[in-house]
Amino acid sequence: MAQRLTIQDIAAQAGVSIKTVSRVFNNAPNVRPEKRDLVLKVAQELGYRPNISARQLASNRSFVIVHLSDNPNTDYLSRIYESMRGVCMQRGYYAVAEQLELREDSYLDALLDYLARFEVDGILLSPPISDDKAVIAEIRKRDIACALISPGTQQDEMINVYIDDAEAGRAITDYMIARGHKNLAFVSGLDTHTASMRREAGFRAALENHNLPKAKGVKLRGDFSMQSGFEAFAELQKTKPETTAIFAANDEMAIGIIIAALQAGKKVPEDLAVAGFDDSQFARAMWPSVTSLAQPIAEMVDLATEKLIAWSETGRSEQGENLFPTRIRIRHSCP
Amino acid sequence: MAQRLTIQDIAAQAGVSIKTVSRVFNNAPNVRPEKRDLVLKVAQELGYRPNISARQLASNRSFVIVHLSDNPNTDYLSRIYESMRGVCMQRGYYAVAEQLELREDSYLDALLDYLARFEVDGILLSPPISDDKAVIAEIRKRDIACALISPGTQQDEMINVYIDDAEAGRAITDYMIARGHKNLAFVSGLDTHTASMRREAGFRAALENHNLPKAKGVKLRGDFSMQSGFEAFAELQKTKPETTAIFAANDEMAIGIIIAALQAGKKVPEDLAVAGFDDSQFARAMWPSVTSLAQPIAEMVDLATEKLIAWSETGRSEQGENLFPTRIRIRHSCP
DNA sequence: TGGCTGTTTGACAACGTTGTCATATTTAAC
DNA sequence: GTTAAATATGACAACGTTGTCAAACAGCCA
Repeated sequence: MAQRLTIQDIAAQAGVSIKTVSRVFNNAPNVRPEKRDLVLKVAQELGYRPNISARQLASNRSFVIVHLSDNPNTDYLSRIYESMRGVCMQRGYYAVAEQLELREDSYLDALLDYLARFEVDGILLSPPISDDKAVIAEIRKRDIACALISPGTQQDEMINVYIDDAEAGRAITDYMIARGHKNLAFVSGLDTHTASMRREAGFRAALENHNLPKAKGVKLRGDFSMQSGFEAFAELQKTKPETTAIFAANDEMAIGIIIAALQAGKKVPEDLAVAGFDDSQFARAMWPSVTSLAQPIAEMVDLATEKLIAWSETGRSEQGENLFPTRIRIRHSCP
Repeated sequence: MAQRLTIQDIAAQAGVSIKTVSRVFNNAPNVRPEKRDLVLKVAQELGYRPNISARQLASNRSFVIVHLSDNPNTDYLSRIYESMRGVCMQRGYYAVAEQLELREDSYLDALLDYLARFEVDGILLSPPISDDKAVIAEIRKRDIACALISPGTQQDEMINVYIDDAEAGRAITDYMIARGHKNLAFVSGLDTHTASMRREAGFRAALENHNLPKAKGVKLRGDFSMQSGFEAFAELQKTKPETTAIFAANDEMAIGIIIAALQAGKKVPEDLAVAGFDDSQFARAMWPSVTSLAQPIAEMVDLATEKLIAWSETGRSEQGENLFPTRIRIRHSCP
């Protein structure tokens, strides 16, 4: 195998100084186009790759983007990490995933310790951390590039990518109503997740739009777990057995509801239609498969990561419209 | 915030040369204990952290451990990554996860490209990659530290961590037989996963031990997916409706079987007992929760990562007995 | 033409470690 | 005690980039 090539080799071969080669690889201004092309051509031919460690050391950058999460949903997290990794790989950045346990008192100390020990060029926050004031404040204080996925309140001068949860909730409820359902229920998630509240607002808005009295739309408290889906179904059987359609704030609860219904001898969707949120692997694999609202996570994270890298390289955050469209995936649980 | 400390500062403060400080931080031999302690104390007080980039550059190491996977099971992968990350964090290594799609023809090129572009100090392979001859050959050729999780055949001079799948399969089948079941079925996974075959061997061994005729133990082909669990149940209803207990090679299929049984109006476990393998989140969350075989993934990966790092630092792989014990988690689906 | 911009280029010193190798110091052996 | 061997220590040059700053060049105007 060939000896590792250095910038020297390329400079010599192209007949320019190493500094010029460096400029080309950093997209720095003030390089004559012919030279830029020549350098690129030579580098391509020889198969040169800049040495990350040397760049880190000399430029005092880390080329690390970290995804900070506190969410038990491995399906969701994997999809985020996967997208982030793709962009990072292409751009020559390291993609790292870290867990921050918000429920522990010391979570802020853990963050401070992490930031003291590791250098990072950009941070991606997913819910519920994307709503944590203290975490955001610390990041802002250090002036680190930061992107928020589905934050409850958008942060100025940070990158925000999100969907319209209220609109999505409205759309899926609309769909159920259009399918003839009149007695509906909404199962919420944890109230630390503002998205769940928005979905509920959409649910209520849909009821109003169709002139259904409030009593026709009942809300049950869940916590995003399958277990809370079981419980929600049980409670509903007691308090509102006439309900024919349930919209759960995530797929896991929707699946819990479906399983509980099957256990109780109900047919899904004939006796009870169920819709979830997230379009998770399991929702697709279930039987009946679960009608669910899909957010374009890959696109959201791709954009967030691109902007994060751009920000860390140019030193300035680029604002823009980062609202993403959602789609209802119609499946067997609510056809 | 304090200026970043360098090895210089510590050396000056402790009254030794920078080289001595370097030795201390690399656990190098030939440092007098008093000096070592002094340096450590000073470093501790001042809060010194070695600069990773500089170490990488000077020592030509990357401090990166990569987990290569090709497995759709995000629960399993997350658990592996989580453990690996913990050890890496503690040891000052980067934990990176990469996906290699074995079903694509170009997977080997993708690996070569990756290894050419990124420097890694150690590689962790999980099934089914831990059985891929070509991948293993390339890694061996480059003399990179490598650990295999549950390989079909153990590799000399590599780190192998594994459980006894046959024994585990035997144990869980034994348990079912002890609970009075006489008509049993085994649902296999993909035959690219040798572990599935071993579990089946254990299943058969248990039948023999209890003098149950072969006809009492039927095998069905699955592919680890929930869908194949549905299908297995349907087939079983047609061909062997007298079956009262099923052992599936993973939890996802077990869950598929349970859901299909519920749909068909059967009671689990009264009419049909089901056991899975992996002790996944979903198996625990299901209702009925799924009896499953738990492998100590965290311990396995912790050890593998520790040995990987030790290997990359000392230059030599440390052999040893890396067989881990399993446990049956008894839950509602097969009490 | 000369002078005054602005753009392009390169020499050289960082960056914070580790590797090499020569030198000092201790220990062990007689 | 002496001497040889083993152990500890440090000076200094890497490692492969980027930052700084000065020099060379090009374009423009009078």
